[in-house]
Amino acid sequence: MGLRERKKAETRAALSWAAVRLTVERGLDNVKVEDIADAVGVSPRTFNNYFSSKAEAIVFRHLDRCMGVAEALRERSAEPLWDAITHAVLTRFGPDAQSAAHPVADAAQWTAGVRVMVAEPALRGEMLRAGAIAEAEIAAAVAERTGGDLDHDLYPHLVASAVMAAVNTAIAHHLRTDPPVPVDRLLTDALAHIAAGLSTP
Amino acid sequence: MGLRERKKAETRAALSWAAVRLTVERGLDNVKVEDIADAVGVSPRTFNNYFSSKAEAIVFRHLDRCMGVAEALRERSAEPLWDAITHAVLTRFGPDAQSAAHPVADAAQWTAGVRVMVAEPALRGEMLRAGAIAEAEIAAAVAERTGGDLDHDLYPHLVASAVMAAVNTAIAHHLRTDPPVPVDRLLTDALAHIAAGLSTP
DNA sequence: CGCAAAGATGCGGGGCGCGCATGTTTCTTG
DNA sequence: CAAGAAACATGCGCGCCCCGCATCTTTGCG
Repeated sequence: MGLRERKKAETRAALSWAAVRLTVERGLDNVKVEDIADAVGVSPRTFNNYFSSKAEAIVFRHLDRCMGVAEALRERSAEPLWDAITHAVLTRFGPDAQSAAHPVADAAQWTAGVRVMVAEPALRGEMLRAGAIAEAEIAAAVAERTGGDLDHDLYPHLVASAVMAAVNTAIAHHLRTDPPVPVDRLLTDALAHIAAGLSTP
Repeated sequence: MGLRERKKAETRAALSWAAVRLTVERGLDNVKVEDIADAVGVSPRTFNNYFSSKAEAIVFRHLDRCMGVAEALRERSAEPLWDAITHAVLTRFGPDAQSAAHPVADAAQWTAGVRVMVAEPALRGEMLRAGAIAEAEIAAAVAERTGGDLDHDLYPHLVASAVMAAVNTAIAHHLRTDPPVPVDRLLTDALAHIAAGLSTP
């Protein structure tokens, strides 16, 4: 990767992070595109060269992690399918992967802000869309394993969307509970239920 | 329901239908809010009294059907859970439920337009959000049956999101295939797989 | 009938997303 | 290494969208 692409990736990540931070701190509609651009030191016009909307910028990190699941899945072609899926999800959504990058001062206040943020209607839609985009990749990765055909078989798509459903549900439950239930346990449980069948509670 | 509420529901339905029809015919960004309002005979400002965005208007019918699944589920408390779920989904997303209301002249051209419409990024997010809203209702309906607790149990939420995942996947596959596979068969298959477990393709 | 509540409309403003033209930095090639 | 090509950053301006507010009209009720 040349200098060009690296700088671009850095700017994109910086914009996304600034968008998230400001939104968590002030709330979505108290953050203007201009604010995000200023925080990174770029022109407002440039912001829209990287992201086609505020929501897309905020959700970028989530999209990245979802795509990472597909990537991790391809790297684990030796294990049985659902072991690989569980492991892939945990590496990207596990507790350590979350706060690795940017530490925050007041953890409680941060979580409260995150709760407000993910409740925002516009962002919910965008988050789900990010999951749907990654779903296509995951379905492709599953099809590679099982030898299925993406155009004719339902199974790969069904697995992908069920996995994302489990992830979304686990995260939602994690954010809903207070004190929070460990997210890795929720993810493992949810995926196990999906794999084994939901007919038996 | 008084005259007032009926008229309001009619206007809302008319706005939503006009939004869908125009979008299918011309494409999303060739339809202005003014066009939709004009088609119904209402002021543009009034449009935004009913829907807070163009996307929300277009997706309204989808939201309605998704909520209907929860409703149908509550009415079938006698059957086993997954029989009731399958039946509830089929009554709302089955082939007859689709074209019942507004007949269309050129079916092929219509389907082509629908394919373009559902590919629209902004609408995909809004559609998924509608499913997520209904998910809460479905989870509540499931919890009523199984005696689960929405705040502490993962199971009702997991069932709800897995059901919506199955529905979305089935519809997506229905729109992807040409000639189209019957949607009721896809729905039944997808739900059966979810209920029985995905570990065994 | 007459009044209170709810809805419809007009107006205006703050943003937002993007096309276009222009200047600037990075990559490639002779 | 110089110079052109390609990619990127920025400024400007437009059209549209969504909403708050004030006003007018319709509906429901006693």
